[in-house]
Amino acid sequence: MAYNFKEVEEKWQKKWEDEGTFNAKDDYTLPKWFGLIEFPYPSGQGLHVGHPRSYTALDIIARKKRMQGYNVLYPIGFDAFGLPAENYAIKNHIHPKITTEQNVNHFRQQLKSLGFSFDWSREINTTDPNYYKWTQWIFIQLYKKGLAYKATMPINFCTGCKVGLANEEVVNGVCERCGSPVVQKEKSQWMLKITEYAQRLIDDLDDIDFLDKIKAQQKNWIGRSEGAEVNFKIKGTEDNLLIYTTRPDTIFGATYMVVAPEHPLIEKYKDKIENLEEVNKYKQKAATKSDFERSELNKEKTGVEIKGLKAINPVSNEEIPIWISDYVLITYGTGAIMAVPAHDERDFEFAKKFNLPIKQVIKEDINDNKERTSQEKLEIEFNALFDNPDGIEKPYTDIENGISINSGFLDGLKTKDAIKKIIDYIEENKLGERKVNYKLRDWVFSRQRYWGEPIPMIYCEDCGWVPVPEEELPLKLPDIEDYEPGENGESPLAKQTEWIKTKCPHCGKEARRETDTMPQWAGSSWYYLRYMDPHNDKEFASKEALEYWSPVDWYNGGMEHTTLHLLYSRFWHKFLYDIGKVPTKEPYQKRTSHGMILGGNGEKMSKSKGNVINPDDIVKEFGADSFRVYEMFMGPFDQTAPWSMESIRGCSKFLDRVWSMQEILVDGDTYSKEFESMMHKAIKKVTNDVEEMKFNTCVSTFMTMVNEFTKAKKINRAEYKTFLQLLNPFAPHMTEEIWSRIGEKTEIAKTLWPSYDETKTIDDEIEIPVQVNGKLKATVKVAKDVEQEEIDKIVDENEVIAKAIEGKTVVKRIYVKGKIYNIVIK
RNA sequence: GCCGAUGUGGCGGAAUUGGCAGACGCACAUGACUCAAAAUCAUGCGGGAAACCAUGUGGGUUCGAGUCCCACCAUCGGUACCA
Repeated sequence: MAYNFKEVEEKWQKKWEDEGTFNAKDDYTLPKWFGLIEFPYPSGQGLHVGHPRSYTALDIIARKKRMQGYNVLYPIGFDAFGLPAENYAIKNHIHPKITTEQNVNHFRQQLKSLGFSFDWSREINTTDPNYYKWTQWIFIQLYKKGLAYKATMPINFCTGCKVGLANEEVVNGVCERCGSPVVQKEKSQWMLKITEYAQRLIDDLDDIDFLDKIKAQQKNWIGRSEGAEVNFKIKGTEDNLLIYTTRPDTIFGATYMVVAPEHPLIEKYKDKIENLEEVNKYKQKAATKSDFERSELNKEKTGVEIKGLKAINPVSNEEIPIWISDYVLITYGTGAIMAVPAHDERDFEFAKKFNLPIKQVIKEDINDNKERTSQEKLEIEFNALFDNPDGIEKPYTDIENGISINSGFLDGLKTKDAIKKIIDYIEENKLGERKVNYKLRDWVFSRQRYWGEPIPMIYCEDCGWVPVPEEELPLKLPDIEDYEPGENGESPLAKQTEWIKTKCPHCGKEARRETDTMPQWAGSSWYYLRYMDPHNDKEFASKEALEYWSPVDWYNGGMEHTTLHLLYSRFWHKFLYDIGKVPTKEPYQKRTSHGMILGGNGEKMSKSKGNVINPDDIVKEFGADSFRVYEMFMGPFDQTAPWSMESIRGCSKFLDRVWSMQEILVDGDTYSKEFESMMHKAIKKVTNDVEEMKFNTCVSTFMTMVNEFTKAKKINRAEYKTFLQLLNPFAPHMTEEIWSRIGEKTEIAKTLWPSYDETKTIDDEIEIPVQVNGKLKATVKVAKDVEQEEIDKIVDENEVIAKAIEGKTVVKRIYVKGKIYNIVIK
């Protein structure tokens, strides 16, 4: 009676589908649990073995939650707008709608073959007009609140995709998607003001349960820094040069200023600049460089002094030169800095190269609490004696242990206090103000592409930009045949003259439609909300559904989406919260991440390396259950793991042994004495480990149990039933089949999750390791609640121990109840 | 450089969070079954003859350290003239 996985898996999958076994209930009185995985982009390659790692993990949790009595929402959909479909269309002249549909069908069939307990009745697709109607609607709300605006600005332009990219999509100066170089290009783009939410995106992380590394990465990306903006007078004018610094305490050490090449100062004072030609030449050179070239490999500092212009240090009144250099970025802060070479590495490098003065204004505090050897103290004293900044070998940048010197009224203050005092001084004297800056940039939201949501905006010569009236949504993407980007990187839609022509909703005059489309991140920024009420045609979801299902209880996905999708959707959600459309501040209560699956050779799977594993092949050869169990067993869920064909065979073998246990089944309504504590321990372990995503140890627990039962050549009914219930979320098909074969009427998925009794997880008789001076010498068997006196006697009777302590003095005996016994001898 | 991980047998990895290091699986070896092979089952499997030695390296704390502390090294991921 060998196990026929093909037959069994098809049988149960059909039943689940016909009966909608896993559909969420609309009963809002039940306790709910909303588990979410990142919906896939339906690529032509089909499902990758990486997808099921995440899907199986949450499927296991979802199945367990159902058995624990929750009303579970575990939905699926397709994020189907995007470049690959469009590029394929350009090449093969097949409409992306067609390929997308084919791919979705393929994906759906693949996902079903893996037995995921998705609620298929709620399947969504971002390219469905009934879906993107609401994506467009959200955009219009953003526009109405001033959070969407059109701006002409240098954008990242991918030379391959011929499309503008968000900062997040540029990796090492090349396009994240196609690898082509990215250049700067001036283009009028729709922008979303994510920067307005920067602080809240940081602060609210405190209230949610994201992995620490995800929080850290988001905070890094947002890049908050505290400091001050300070005005430096430009000599001989009424004008000021406004700079941003995080170290205003070093202001007495500012020996020169630097402005970015694009800084307006140069244009404004071109008449005063003595070496304008030289300066302009430098500007031009900087302009032709891409961001990548500018930051490439810590290149040498370059720059030119702006002769004829001088700045006045507002606290010391010293006159200092102004330089132009591309190490200062126009996009951050004010595009200008005060340079303090003694206490900033970049300024130091620049000053060294151009022989600019270096003035030390911070020294290391040797009276702090830091432990130092006398040698180190001497060195510090010695260095201090030589107050010879030119001899400084490297700038002192430590913010914790510094003390101000040569800084007038700041002298003697610790860096932190000095910062406070100088900012107060700056503000009192109206020289500038406290200022927080973020690295986060606004989100470039326009794509000059076809296969995306049309941006629902109309341009009228008289009224400017006007949104498409909401009752006209969805603004459908027209069917076209020519997907090639237009002239100058215009959207293919720019060629659809009929579609473009429209009337201004405001004044009725002839007007034209926006031809750019939204980025792929748009549809995925709110999709979890649609799952709550996917067929609603009045709202994106009803208030009741939102109240009941929000927030997503557990969201699992890849680390690569931490600074893109995850940040964008938190931003949209917060906006929807602000306009009263969603009930929670945050979309996702908990976020975890899965590790990547590598090829058998330990390298990233890729076609060119020929190490790609196709899930279909695995399912065909071993079945979905083996595939699922293996993916959970292969290693810690959050870490990368190489694929191994040998190991999956081992998992398949394990399942065969589970199947074979039917042959050693004996009667019994309660656990046998022999296995009682093992059963309770196992229930406890699996119940807890699933919650902590330690799936690999769950599987090894199952294997150990099978070993025990097989060795005993028997398993009673009560034990088998519990075992099958625990295993069910991992191997749903086989466990259902055995369940019905042993005569159970209700499906296992509809049974109650087993419970355990804490007192029964402890054995009556335990083995205590006995150490001498911390080294293991023997083990003794004792009753679980044995007292010290008693165990002392038992240990003394042990021959090995007696030999080990023979002739030595026993200093101490340590017994940690139930754990260990240690004798300290001299 | 900065931020975040990780480092344990031939391999993937366990270790109740300070208490028997190597669970479980793979690979391998031997045996049973078989004419034979595969499958299956059984046994063994860090090093060392042993005392002992072993969790990236070197120190430390502790009765006791893979786990805690200090200083390094290596690998991976993120990020980078962000003032």
